[in-house]
Amino acid sequence: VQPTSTTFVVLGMLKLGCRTGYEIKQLADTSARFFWAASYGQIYPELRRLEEAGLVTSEDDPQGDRRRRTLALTAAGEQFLSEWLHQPPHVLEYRDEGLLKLFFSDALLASERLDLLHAVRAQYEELGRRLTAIRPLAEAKHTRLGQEGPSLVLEFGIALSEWAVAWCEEQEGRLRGEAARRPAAS
Amino acid sequence: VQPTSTTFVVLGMLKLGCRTGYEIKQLADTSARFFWAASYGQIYPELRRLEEAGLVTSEDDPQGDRRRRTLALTAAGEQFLSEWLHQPPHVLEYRDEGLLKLFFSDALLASERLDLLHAVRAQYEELGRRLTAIRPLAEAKHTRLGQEGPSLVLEFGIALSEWAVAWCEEQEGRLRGEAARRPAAS
DNA sequence: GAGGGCATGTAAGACGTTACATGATTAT
DNA sequence: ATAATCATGTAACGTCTTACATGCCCTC
Repeated sequence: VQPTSTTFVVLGMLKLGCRTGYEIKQLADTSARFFWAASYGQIYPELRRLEEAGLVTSEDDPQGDRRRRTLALTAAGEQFLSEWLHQPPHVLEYRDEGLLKLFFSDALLASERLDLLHAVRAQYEELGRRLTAIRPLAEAKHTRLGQEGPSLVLEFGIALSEWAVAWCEEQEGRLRGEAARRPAAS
Repeated sequence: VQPTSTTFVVLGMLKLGCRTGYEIKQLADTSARFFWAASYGQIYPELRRLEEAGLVTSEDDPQGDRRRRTLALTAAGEQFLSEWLHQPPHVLEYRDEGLLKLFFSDALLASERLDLLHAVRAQYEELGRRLTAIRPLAEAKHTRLGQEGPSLVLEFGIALSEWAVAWCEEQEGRLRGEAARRPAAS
C-alpha cells in the first residue's frame, strides 16, 4: 500500500479507540487539528482504501435504523502503523499569513506594523485558548486511559502559542521603544 | 481579481525589488519558505494572471540572447498589496509529522518515545541551522536597504526553532526521569 | 416538531508539487 | 568542455477543502 498523508492519522485514530469515520473526524478536529488536519473527503475514501489493502476491517453495525460501520485495525494495520512510528518524521510545514504580512510590512507605517504584530499575537492567543479549552479532556484521557501522547502534543501546542504571544509582546515593546526614540517615523 | 494564496507573495516580492519570476522563487526559497512556500508552477501562471488584471506589468528584457521578462508593480498592484496588508491575517496552519507520531506514541516503548522526541528535536535543530545560515544576508538587507520585515520574520523563525528544541530537551529530561523512577516501563 | 448531533458519503474545484523541456550565460 | 546558474514555462499528478445529499436519533 502506498501511504498518503491521511493513512496514518486514520490508523492512529483507530488505534486510539475510534470506531467510526465520524469519530475519527471528531477526534482529529478536537485534538490533532492544529498540527495535522483531516476532512471527511479524505477520511472516508482512505478507510475504503485501507480496507481493500487489508489494514482495516469494517462491519455493518446499525444503531436502530441508523446505519453505522464499525472499524477496527487488523494485525497488518497495527504492523503498518508501528513501522511508520519507528521511522524518523520528515514533514514539517508551516503556513502563517501573519508572518507573510510581517515579512512585507516595510510597506506599512511604523504604527501599522505595530497593529499587525498585535493581530498576529491575537491569532496565537486564540490558538492558545482553543487548545487550553480541550486540556481537561486530554488530561482525563491521560489519567484514565493512560494516553500520554495526545496530552504531550497538546502541551506542546499550548506552550508554543504562549511562546509566540510572548515573542510578539517583546517585539511590540521594542518597536514602540524605537518609535519613541524617533517619533518622526510613526 | 480573486486573489489566491500566491497572489500576495508575488506582489510582495516585487515590492521588495524582485524583477523576474526566477528572482521571486529564489527569494521565496531562501527567506519565506519556512512559513509560506511557493513553486514555479504557482508563480509563473500567477504572474500572467496578475498582468491580465493590471496589477503587474512585464517587459521583454533579454540579456544577450537569453530571454527575460522584467516585472514591475502597477499603481493598482501597490494598492492591492497595501489593502491586503491592512487586513488582519487569518491563515495559520501547521503540519508536523513529528507531532503526529508523538500523538500516537503510546504504541511505542518509553525508550522509543524518547528516540522520537530526539528526532523531533533534530528537525527543529535543522530548521534553526537553515535559518541561521541566511541571517547575515537578512541583516545586510536590513541595514543597507532598510528592510526590517524579512529580518523580523527570520528572527521569529530562529527563536521558534530554539524554543522547540528547548521544549524537546525538557520533555526528554522529564521522560528519562520517569523511566528511572519506574525502570520496568522502558 | 424543530434543531442539533450522529453517521456516511460524493463531486467539483482549488491548491500545490514534481518533473520535465528548453536554452543561454558564467565560472571552473 | 562541463557544470552551475539564470531564466521561463507547462503538464501531470496528487492533495485537500467545501459544499452538498441523505437520513436517523435525541432533546427541548
